Amino acid sequence: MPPRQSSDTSRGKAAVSDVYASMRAAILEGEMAPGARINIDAVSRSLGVSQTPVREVLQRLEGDNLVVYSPGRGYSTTPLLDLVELRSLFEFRLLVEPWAARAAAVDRLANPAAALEKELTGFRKTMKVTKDLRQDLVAHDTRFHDTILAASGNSVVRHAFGQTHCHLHTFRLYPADVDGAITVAEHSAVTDAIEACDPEGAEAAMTRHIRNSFDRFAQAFEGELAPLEEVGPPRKRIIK
Amino acid sequence: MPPRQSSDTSRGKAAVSDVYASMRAAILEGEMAPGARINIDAVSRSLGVSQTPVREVLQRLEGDNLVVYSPGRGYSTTPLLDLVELRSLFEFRLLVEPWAARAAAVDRLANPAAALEKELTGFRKTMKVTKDLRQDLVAHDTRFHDTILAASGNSVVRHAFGQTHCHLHTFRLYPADVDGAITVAEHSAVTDAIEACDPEGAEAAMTRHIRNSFDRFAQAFEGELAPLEEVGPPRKRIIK
DNA sequence: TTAACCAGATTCCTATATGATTTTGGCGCC
DNA sequence: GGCGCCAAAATCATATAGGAATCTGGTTAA
Repeated sequence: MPPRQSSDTSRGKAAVSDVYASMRAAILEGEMAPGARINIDAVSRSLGVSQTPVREVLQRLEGDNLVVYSPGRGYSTTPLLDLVELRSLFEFRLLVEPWAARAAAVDRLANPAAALEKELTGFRKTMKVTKDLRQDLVAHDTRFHDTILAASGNSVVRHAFGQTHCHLHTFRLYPADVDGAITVAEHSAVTDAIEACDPEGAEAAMTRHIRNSFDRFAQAFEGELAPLEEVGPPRKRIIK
Repeated sequence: MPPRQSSDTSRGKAAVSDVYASMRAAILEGEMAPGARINIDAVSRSLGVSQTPVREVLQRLEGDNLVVYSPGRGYSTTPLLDLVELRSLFEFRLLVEPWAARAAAVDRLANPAAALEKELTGFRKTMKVTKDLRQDLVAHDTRFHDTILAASGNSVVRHAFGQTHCHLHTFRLYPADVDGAITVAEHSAVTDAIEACDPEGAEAAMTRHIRNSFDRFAQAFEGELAPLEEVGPPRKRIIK
C-alpha cells in the first residue's frame, strides 16, 4: 500500500476515507493474500495514520465481507470462495441480473444502451494496449454490470448486488489470464437486446452470460467435486 | 438505552459487541428517532464506554444502512423509507423470497416445515398474552422469513436479504397496531405448501404474502402519490 | 424584519497510552 | 525426537487527550 496519498495535503481529516480506499484496493489486487491475518499496527504505520481509523475501516470491511473477525484474535482477509459459495453467488446473480436487464430494456431515457456501448468501445481499445488485461477486464466487467443494475431503477437490488462484491471474489479465484474476447461478445449480446428495447432478449442474454461466466470460473475447481453418480428420482418421501 | 448490561462482568472486552446490540435495538425500537443526529459522546456515556467502540459500531451500522454519515457532521439514523424505496425493497423481496420458498419446499431434511410450524404455534400462543403485539409480530416475522431463506441453502441470498433489514425499515413505517391474524394466515399458507413439498405452491403463496404485505405497508403513504392518469401505451420509440 | 457575521461552546476526528489477551520461542520432560 | 509448559514479545482493544471543524446565540447593519 502506498503511504497514504491523502486527498488533501496530509495531516488532514479524510483519514478513514483514504484508509478504506487503500485497504479495499490492497485486498482486491491480492496485495493482501486471501485468508491472511491483518496486522493493524503494520497497516497503520504503512499508511501513516494511527490505529483508530484503521480499526473503523476494518469494521466497515467486515460488513463488505472483505475481512472476517475473530474476537480477541483480530482480523483476516476473507478466504477464497469454495465451490459451494461460488454456486450460491451465481445463483444470486441469476436471480437479480436477468431481472435487471429486463427492467433496463425499456423505451425510456433510463435505458442504459448508450452508456453500455461507450463502455464496450472503450474496453475494446484498452484490450489492445493494456499491460494488465486481467485488472482492466475486472474493472470493465464491474462497470458494465453496475450500469445495468443502476438502470433497473431499484436501489435496493443494486445495493444488494454491490455488497456481494462478486467481481472481487470471483476474480480472486482466477489468477490466470482470461480471454476477454468471450466476455466482450456476451456483453455485446446483452447490450444489443437492451438497445433494441427487447426485455425478453435482454433477460435471456444476461442469463446466458452469467451461466457461461460461472462455467469459466468453476474451472478453478476442476475435478474437485466430481458430480454424484446418477441416482434417479427419489423413490419415496422422506419428509413427514 | 440501558447502561451497558455487559455480557461478561463489566469492564470486560466485549464492548463493541454490546454496544452494537444496544444501538441496533435502540434504532429498531424507535428509541432513536428516524433521521435524528447521533451524539457520540452522549451514547458513549450512556453506555458506560469510551467513544472508540461507539465509532467502530457506527461504521458497522452504516454498512447495515441503519445510520448515514456526513463527513464532518457525524452520524444520523437513517430516515424513514419513502414510497419509492418501499417499492424497491418489496421488488427485491419478490425476487428472492418466492425463489427461496420454492427451494425450501423439497423432500429433504433441509425442509424447514417443522421449524416453521413450531414458530407459528409459538406465536399463536404469544399473540394471546403479549402486551406488545407489534414488537412480537416483528420478531416472529423476522424469524419466519429467515428460516425459509436459511433453508434455501444459499448463504449469499440469505445474507443479502438480511442486509436489507426489511423488517426494521418497514415496521418503522407502521407505528400503529397491525392485525397479526392476517400475517399468521398467510404464513400458514406458505408453511403448508412447504410441508407438502409443493415448490410451485410455496412460491405462489410467498408471492401472495409479500404482495399483500406491501399493500398493507403502502397504506402509510395513502394519497401521497396518486397514480398517474392512464396514458395508454407509448406511441413511438423515444430511445434511438 | 431579515440577513449577515462573529465569538463561545459543542462535537467530531485522530493520535497516543495502557491494560488484557494471544502468540512466539525456548526449555525441560517424557 | 516429540510434546507440553512458561516467560517474553507482540498484538489486540479500550480509554483518554487534544487539534480541527461545526453548530449556536447574539449582535449589527441594511
